[in-house]
Amino acid sequence: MKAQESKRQRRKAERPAELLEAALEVFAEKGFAAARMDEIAARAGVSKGTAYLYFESKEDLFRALVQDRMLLIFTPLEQAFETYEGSSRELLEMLLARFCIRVLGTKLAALPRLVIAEVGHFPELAEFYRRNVIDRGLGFLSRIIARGQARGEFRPGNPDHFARLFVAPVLLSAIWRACFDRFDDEPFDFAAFIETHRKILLSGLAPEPERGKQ
Amino acid sequence: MKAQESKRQRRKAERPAELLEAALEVFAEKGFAAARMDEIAARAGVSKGTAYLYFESKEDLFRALVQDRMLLIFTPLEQAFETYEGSSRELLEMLLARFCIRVLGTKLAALPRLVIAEVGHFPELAEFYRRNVIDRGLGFLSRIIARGQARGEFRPGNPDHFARLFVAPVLLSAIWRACFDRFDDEPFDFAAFIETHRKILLSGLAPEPERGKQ
Amino acid sequence: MKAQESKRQRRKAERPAELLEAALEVFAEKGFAAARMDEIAARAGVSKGTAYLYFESKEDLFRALVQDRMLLIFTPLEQAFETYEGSSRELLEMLLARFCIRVLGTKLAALPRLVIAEVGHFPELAEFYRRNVIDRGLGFLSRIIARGQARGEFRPGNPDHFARLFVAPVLLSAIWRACFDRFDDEPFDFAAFIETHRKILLSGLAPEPERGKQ
Amino acid sequence: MKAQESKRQRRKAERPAELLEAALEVFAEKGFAAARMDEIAARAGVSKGTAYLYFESKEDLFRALVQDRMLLIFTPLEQAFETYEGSSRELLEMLLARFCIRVLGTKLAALPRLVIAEVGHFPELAEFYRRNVIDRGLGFLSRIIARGQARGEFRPGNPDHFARLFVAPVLLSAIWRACFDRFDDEPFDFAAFIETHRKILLSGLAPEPERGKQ
DNA sequence: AATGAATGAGGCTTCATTCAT
DNA sequence: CATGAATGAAGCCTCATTCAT
Repeated sequence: MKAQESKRQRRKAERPAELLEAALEVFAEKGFAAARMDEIAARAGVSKGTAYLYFESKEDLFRALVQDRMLLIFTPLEQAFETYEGSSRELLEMLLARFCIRVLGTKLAALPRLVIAEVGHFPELAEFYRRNVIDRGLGFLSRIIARGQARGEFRPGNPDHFARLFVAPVLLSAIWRACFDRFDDEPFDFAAFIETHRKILLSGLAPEPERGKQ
Repeated sequence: MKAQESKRQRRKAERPAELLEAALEVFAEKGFAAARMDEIAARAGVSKGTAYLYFESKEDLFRALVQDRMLLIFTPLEQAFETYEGSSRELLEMLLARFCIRVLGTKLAALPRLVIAEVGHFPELAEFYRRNVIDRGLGFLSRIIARGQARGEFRPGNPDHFARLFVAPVLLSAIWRACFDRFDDEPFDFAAFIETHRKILLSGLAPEPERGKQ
Repeated sequence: MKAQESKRQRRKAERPAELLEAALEVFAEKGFAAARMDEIAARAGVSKGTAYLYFESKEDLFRALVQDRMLLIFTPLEQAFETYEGSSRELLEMLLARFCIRVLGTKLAALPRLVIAEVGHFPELAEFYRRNVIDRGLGFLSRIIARGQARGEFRPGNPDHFARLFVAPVLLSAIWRACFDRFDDEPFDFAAFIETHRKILLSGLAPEPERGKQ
Repeated sequence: MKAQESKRQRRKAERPAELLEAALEVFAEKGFAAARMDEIAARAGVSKGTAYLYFESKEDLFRALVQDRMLLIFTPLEQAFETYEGSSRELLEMLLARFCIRVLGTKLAALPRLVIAEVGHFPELAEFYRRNVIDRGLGFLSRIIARGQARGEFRPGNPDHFARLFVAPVLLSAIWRACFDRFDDEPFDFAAFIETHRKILLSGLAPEPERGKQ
């Protein structure tokens, strides 16, 4: 009987994560409004009613999903590079590599599109995303770039703009994966594209005397 | 009697455009599923039933909107530069300027987000967009870049990748405008950002001996 | 100008009949609820608005149609045989022949089905039909049969029942034509069927000593 | 717990039949187009949404109703007389009696009118009815009549025509009940009418030497 | 804790009817 | 007289949410 109970307990503990996982799938495929609770519950292997035991509403489920996954991405990134002491250029290169692995290669690539799509429907969520993800991420990158400028690694200019230039091709890739990859026989080669991005951007960011060394 | 008739006729002739304009507004604010025909019709100054005199369904209205606006953007661009004979670098600079004026400064900036948001619900629309907008646009840019490479203006590399790097910050800007600008007191300065983009990208694209002249 | 006016007048005078004709067609094909005023008007060669100049509503049009056509059938029949003096058997035979020509061979064959279909929707119309068409027709037939019984031409029995037996196969034929004929390559041979009906019924109605002489 | 579950299960098992019963009532009263799902559901004691758990659409409900009821009528009839060995005349008499009890006396009498009324709106349904009900029924009767002719019980003639003559007064009765009975204080005496029909038809069908023995 | 049958508000769409021209 | 653009009430259907079991 204990075994059964603990099995139940384990099930109970896993339910929210299983539902979030299923929700990510379905939201990614259908968008918020078109996603049906029936299908999310079914993919999580439970009945519709059960989903409501863990999340108050479809909106609640959506919010929980976004917050959960976004923290999942940022926290380790920030922590890992908090104490970094090498060159800023290499820091950016490592971040780019990380991004490709942690986001573009997974279902998470669907999240930006999802948030973008539902801004109108979830202003509070958009604000949360703006504050906790974008501002946080761009701020993080800006500090790295400012550090590089101070060290003479990068040309002068608005660090926030540079940060956005750094992010833009990654965003484009995520959107491409989520939206348009399906129409090609072989998927777009993100790694090669991001590698090109790395070369061009770092070349463009280099201070005048050092340009051309990529 | 002619004046009377023509007044009616004029209304009739203007209805579709008025409805498309209203649809762009509402779709941009709410997304497809959450947009209500009632509201679209109301903003166009007509009743719900009238909208159905001009468009068979909400889907039809959506399709017409995307097609109409996309043709509006691309056709003049392609025609204007068909016979261009100056430097490729200047061509890209002019395109960038055009983009900012014709897209970022208008409600059209909402369209990319709109399409991105509704891919799941309208696979056919996504494919239409992929073929007629993205492939067309990227192909256009790729040809310009290849031309520049042949003339020794740009460094070697995959023109399609370069084209995407060219577009990415513009896309990010459009999304920013549509999604996150609302949370700031003063709007993001797209012109300055795109100007930074221009400098960095063209610097990064330059062949080795010429780098550093932006 | 007179010519034009009189032409107009002629048009005006013909409009109601043209609309009734079109209405018969469309109602016959679609039933009442599914018939659209648009289509009726179009088949009459006028616009929807014009139809409302002549009939207050779709219901009104329907009522006018039924009354008009029913009177068209019965009045000449009753008048023609008011002064008849021959045998009752021959009278029935002539009626049968008339029915086939005036009803089964024309679009009028659709009317019974039409009325039957819309009883629930138009109780008053059903009552009108009951009193003015059915009771009138069955009464007419009953009087003929009673006359025949008095003359020793027919066996005794409830004349109303005999009248209904007389009508039933005609009704069945009209319904068949309106509903099921479309599924056969060659149409059902009503003439032969009604001829069989004539033989069997008159044989069955004959008084005992005379049976078997058909 | 079993008792509880079985109670629910029993409800669920009974729902379709309850809905079909309610649908028969409402369709019979209003016709297809004018019947509202709200009312059908209400008469079945459930909400509109619940009806859609069991039937995909109003059309589906209508189809299910017709199929269900028609099978209910025909199957036992055919089976009961599969192994019959008595006289064909008695067989027809028994069929007539059955018809009156199983159809004319019940709500089923509304079905023929229903189908007739909706042919235009449901061509596929009409074809289904034509093949599975009419052809089946007339074929059944034709075989009986041909058997009687082979045994010398009936006069020669097209068995299909005879079958239709057999059915016509029954159809008339069903239509009468569904449409016009409501306007009389006391209902039409179907039993007497069908009894008259029996006498007259069998008398008319008899071969010459035997006529007059009804 | 889990289920899934039931609900009913909400939105798209149709079409009889009106009325300005 | 005639038109046809415009209306808006009405009805089918969906699906998030509830609750008895």
